[in-house]
Amino acid sequence: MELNKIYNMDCLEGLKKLEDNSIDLIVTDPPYGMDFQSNYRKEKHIKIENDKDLSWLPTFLNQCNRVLKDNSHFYMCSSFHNLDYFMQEVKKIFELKNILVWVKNNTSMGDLEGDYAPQYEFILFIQKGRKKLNGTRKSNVLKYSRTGNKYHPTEKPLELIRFLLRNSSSKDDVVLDPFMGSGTTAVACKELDRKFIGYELEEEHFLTSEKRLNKVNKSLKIFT
Amino acid sequence: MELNKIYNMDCLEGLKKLEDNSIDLIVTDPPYGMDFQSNYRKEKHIKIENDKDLSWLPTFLNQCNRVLKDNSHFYMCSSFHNLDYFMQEVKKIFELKNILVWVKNNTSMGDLEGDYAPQYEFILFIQKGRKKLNGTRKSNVLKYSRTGNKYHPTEKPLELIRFLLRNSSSKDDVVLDPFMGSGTTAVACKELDRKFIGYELEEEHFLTSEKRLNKVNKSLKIFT
DNA sequence: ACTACGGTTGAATCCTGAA
DNA sequence: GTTCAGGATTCAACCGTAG
Repeated sequence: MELNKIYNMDCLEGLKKLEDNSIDLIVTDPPYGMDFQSNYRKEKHIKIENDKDLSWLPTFLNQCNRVLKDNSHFYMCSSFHNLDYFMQEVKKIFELKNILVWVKNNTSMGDLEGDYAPQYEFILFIQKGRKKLNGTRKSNVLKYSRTGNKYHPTEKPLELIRFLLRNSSSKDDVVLDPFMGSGTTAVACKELDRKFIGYELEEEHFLTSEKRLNKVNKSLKIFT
Repeated sequence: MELNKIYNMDCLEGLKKLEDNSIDLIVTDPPYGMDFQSNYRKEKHIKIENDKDLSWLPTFLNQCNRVLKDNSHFYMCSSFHNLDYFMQEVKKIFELKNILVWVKNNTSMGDLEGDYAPQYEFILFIQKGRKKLNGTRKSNVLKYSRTGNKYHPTEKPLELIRFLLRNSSSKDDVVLDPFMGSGTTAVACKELDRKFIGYELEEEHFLTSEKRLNKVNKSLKIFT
């Protein structure tokens, strides 16, 4: 498949078409299996279909393992709700090296009287073989504001994705994001001169990602 | 069993002697199942026996459920290493309401080149029935510095334990800590006028906890 | 029993208009 | 153009009630 392109298709189909040991790094933000749709922005975004279903996960992880090169990293976001299942399936195939905590600037809604307010998300830091991190040692607690434009209901900050790319890849490396969403990973790759490939099933988000990528073309790529 | 006392015994033995529905809140820091001992700690503290063994967990949780009153909270610390197992066993019996992240002021050791530096620990926030938290809404990210005095290798800050006690218990409530360690939970209870009961198998830690409790006697209990 | 829907905290950040 | 104050907005939910 062609590099530096996002395909409007299911990632399980797309993964099949990639060659063994062809990917340097995976960074992805899959559906968390929560059946989520926030009430106040109901009109803004389409609902994620079948989000409660996590049956895709084992097949997905096996494909990720196949396409990843030896001695590489793999970042996968998760909330705490199904973290136990995510961890167990990952541990069957990979080494679960760490769980990073992305601390947001503000809290979410939820149970207002009987629970603590959600202010973080997890990022599973997964290793195939053995690879060192670039640069100096960093904490596993990452603070990034949920700032900027809202292309996608669960969009991650560009700065956070750039941080992960810098730590675990080099110039011209091939980065895969099977759940591309609004294309944040692709944009960050373009900014940092990484090659990328990715899939997004929803046409609305797929079209958004193409628009965002075109904007990077025109910019100065100040982050290289 | 007598209240406001720590017993030098195995907690599985101790739990059996407690009556059904007699405890208002459980706050505890069990062995994480990592079989870890740093060189620094090796000189100062005894090794915890059978730390890799987590077979005690299901029985432990069943006993906790039995002794807890309806509509009560239960906090249990965990690292990420066996978090999946902790979560799954908890979910079989209780509602796993949230996972709190205790962010420390500094990072720990570990893999210096191939991993992010550990800077947090998890606290499973568990509910039996339905109970509201005291006071206004708080984040699930808790920032507390590690304590100055080191009575125990995995000692939690007094301030952190007081925070949990204030949120989930009231004056004269009975608080259980089955893994009392150096007695931090007992000390916090005494300061905040909660009743406590707890167990600690290691005689060295048990004796430390008695000394710490006597010191609180003499102090002014400024935190009530 | 189930489903659908309305209502809601508090704090960081963003926006807007005035000084 | 710049700063600042104050109002508006936003947030990978979950409870309770109505139907």
